[in-house]
Amino acid sequence: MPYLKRNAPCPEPLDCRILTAALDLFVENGYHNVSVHEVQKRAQVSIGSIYNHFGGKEGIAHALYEHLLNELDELIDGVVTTVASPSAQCREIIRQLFEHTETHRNIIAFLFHAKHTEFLREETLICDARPFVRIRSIVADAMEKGEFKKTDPWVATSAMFGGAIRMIQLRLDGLLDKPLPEYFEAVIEAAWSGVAENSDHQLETNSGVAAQRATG
Amino acid sequence: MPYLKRNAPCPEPLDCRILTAALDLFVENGYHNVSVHEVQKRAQVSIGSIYNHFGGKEGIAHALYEHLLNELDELIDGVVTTVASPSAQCREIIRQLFEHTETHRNIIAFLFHAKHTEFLREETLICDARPFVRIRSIVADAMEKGEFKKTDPWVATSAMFGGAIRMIQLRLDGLLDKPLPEYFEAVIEAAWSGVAENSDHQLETNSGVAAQRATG
DNA sequence: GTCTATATCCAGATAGAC
DNA sequence: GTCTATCTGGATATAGAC
Repeated sequence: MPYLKRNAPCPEPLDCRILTAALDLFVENGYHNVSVHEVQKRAQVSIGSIYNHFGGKEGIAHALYEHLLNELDELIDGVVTTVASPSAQCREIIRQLFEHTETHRNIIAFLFHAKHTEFLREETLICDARPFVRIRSIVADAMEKGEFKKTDPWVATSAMFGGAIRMIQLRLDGLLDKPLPEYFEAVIEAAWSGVAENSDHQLETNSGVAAQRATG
Repeated sequence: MPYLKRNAPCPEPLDCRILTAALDLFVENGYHNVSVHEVQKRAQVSIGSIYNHFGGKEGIAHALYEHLLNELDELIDGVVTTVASPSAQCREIIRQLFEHTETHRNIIAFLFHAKHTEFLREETLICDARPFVRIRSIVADAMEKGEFKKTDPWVATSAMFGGAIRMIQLRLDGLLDKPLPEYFEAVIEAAWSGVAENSDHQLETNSGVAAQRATG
């Protein structure tokens, strides 16, 4: 299964087949337009197995959602531990999201493009999920440290990430011809101007970023 | 029916009841979680009438989509004719969207929050719909006139509107306590810094805006 | 044009053999 | 644990009276 990272191999190959098939179908057709039978067919698994493993269609969606949120959380972990300054962390998170949009399209589409509340009613809103809370705290950190100018945290986070998320959606919708990384510098520059403490101060490309880019 | 503007009264009161009921239900529960019977019940209309008028559930969604896109287009018309400079037009569009998010919540939610391709398969992608194309052309205009710095049009549009759209979504999801207009100036300031030609140049509040605000 | 009652279909879920 | 065959509910859509 093409998860965000490869360091956590799928525990059960059968679960894995089911989840990958479901992810692809959900993204292609939308959750409600996919039947359990289609998942079963594409995953080459019997319908009984699906109910044994996940308890039904919603169970699949739930497992998928949990899993991918975890992966996203680990991505942020990686950035936070390898990059020092909060503002550079923001930059690196966007860079990796852009990259993943090209390499693991459906994962990003499922996380950023789907309306999860329409099929996971009691699930916490994705904006309240852990990765997104952490991103907000990184932005708050950047404001405290004087890297971002002090303003409403919601406004700052939206200013820093709103443009990038918009670009991701446009790319997923097929409106951008070039791969996202080619827009990266321009997107960062615009976002940065909106949040930086003094507009002359350039966003430093943290050395940790360069190191990770070389090894990754 | 609480359309964006009141100057175009609903032609058929019965159609109107059906569409309003459908809009509310679609936004509250999601298109796929709403049955025709529920619409029928809330609109106080028989099922037969719904099929006579709209030909079914998808017909309702289609009519709704067309209608609300038109209203949005008229909103942009209003801005373009009353506000002179493209950059001030951007500002005013965002201001009005923020306002409408408070006063006509479900309309904005349906337009900005729903995944229309999941139930209107052959409909053009919303980013390709007329209002959004026009917004991009306004941004392009601003770049030509030297109000915005020249960069990729997609990046510029995302930078200008991405943060605002993000804020709208956060508000719709109930994460912002205060009404959107209270965040307006901060949102505009951040977006503006990202796209403006020279960062010192302040976005002028066009006189046309003030006039319209007084009369509207 | 509008309504009620009904038909048809298909999705999600289960039962029970293996 | 895995499979096939089956059940059931509820949705869309229609038929036909008024």
